[in-house]
Amino acid sequence: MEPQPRDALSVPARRRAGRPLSFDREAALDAAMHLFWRHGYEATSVAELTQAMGITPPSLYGAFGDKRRLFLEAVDRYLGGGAAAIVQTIDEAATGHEAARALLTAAALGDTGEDTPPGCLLASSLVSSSAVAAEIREELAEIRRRIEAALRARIEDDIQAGRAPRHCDAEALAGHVFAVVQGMSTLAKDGAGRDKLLRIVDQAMAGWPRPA
Amino acid sequence: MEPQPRDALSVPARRRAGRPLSFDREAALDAAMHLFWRHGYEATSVAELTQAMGITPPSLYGAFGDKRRLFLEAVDRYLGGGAAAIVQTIDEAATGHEAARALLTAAALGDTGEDTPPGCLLASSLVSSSAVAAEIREELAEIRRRIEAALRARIEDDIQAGRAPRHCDAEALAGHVFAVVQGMSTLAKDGAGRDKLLRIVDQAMAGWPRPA
DNA sequence: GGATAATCCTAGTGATCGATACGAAACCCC
DNA sequence: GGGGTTTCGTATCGATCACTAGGATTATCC
Repeated sequence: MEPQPRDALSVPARRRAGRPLSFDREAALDAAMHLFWRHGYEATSVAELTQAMGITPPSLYGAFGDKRRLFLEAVDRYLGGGAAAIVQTIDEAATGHEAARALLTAAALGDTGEDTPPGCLLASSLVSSSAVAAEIREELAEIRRRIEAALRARIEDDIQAGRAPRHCDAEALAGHVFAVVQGMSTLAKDGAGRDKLLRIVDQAMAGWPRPA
Repeated sequence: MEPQPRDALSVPARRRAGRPLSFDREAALDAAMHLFWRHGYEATSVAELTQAMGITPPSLYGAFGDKRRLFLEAVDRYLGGGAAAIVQTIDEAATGHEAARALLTAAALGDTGEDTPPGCLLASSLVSSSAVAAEIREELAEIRRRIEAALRARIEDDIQAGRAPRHCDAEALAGHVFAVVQGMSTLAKDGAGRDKLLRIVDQAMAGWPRPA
C-alpha cells in the first residue's frame, strides 16, 4: 500500500512524529516579514526577530534554517508567492500598458499602507550590502530582473500586436517603470504619502507611447 | 595687531601646533567615500575603512570624529559640496525642464562610472536602517527632500512663466524625476549599464508637459 | 508503555561591532 | 632646547553579532 500523499488540501494533514511546533509558523513568519520590511535584511538582528516572533533562537533556526532562509521566505510571502506570483499578474494583464500601470499602482499602494511599514520590502530591504550578504542581495536582484523581464516581454507583445508604435524601446519602457517602482519605495520611506505617489504614477505613465 | 585670518586661499596656511597628520586627509576621505558608495553606511565597518584609508582607528576618530561624521563628510564630498552644490546647479539651469533632464542624465552617468561603484551614494547607501542609524538616514532624507524641493520650485517657475501648462502638477513632476533618480541607482547595482539608463532618462522625460 | 523523533529552553560559543586608554613620537612656539 | 600640543601605534574595551551544544520535554508509532 502506498503512503498517503502529502496534500495541503487534504484536511487531516497527517502530523509528523515528535513534539509539535508550539507557535504559529505563519504568524511568526509574518512578524519577521514586517521587521525585515521596516529595517531591511542586515539591520534586523536575530535577537529582534526572535523577540518579535515570540520564540527563542533555537526555535527560529529549527523552523526556518537560518537568517538568510527566513528572509527569503519572508520575501516570498511578501510577494504573495515569490516572483512567480507577480509574473503571473503581469502575464494576465490585458496589455503591457495595463501591466505597467497595475504594477506602479500596486507599488504606490503597497508603499503607503496604514498598517505596514513604508516602502517596498523587495525594493528597499537589501540595496547596499556587506560582502557576506552580497549573495542574498543578488538573489533579490534576480527576482527584480525576472519581474522586469516579464514586463518587457508584454511590452514587446504590444509592439508586435500594433498596440504600441514599432520604434519604441521596450527595455527602456520596462526599465523606467521599474526605476519608478524602486524610487517610490525610497520616497515613501522619506515621508511621501499615498496621494503623492499615485500622482507620480500618473506622471510616469504620461510618457507611454500611443499606438500610431 | 590682529591675527592673520585663516583663509584657505592664502598660501602658507599657518600650521597648528603639534604633530602633523601623517596621511593625506583628502585621499583618506576619498577612500572612505568609495567604500560607503559600494557597501553603504551600515555594511561598511570601521575596520574596512581604516584598512582602505591606510590609517589606524585612533587616527580615523581623531581626524573625522566618528563613523557617522566621516560618512556625512563623504556624502558632502560625493555631492561636490553638499546639497547646496546640487541645488545651485538646479537653480542655474535655464528652466525646470532643463534642470530635470540634467539631474537625470548626471545620475545615469554617475551610476555607471567605470572607476566608481555602481549606483548613487546618496540614493543607495542608507535606504533601510537599524534603529540606531535612523537619525543618519533622516539626514540623508533631508538632503534628498531639499534637492527635490529645489527642482519643484523651478518647475513652478516654468508654470508661472508659461513654459509649462497651468494644470500640471509640479510636485508630481519633481517627485517622478526623483523616483527615477533613486530607482536608476538600484538598477545600476542590479547590473544595468549606462546605455540602458540613458534610454530610461529619455523615457522618463517623454511625459514632460509641453507648453500649451 | 517503550522506542523514536521533533521541539523546547538555558546558556553560552567565537567573531566582530564601534570606539578608546595609554604612552611614545613629532611638530610649533618662545 | 624646553614646554605645550597634537597625532602616532599598540592593545583592547564592553556590547552585540549570528548561531548552537546539551539535556529536558512532548508528541507519534508500534
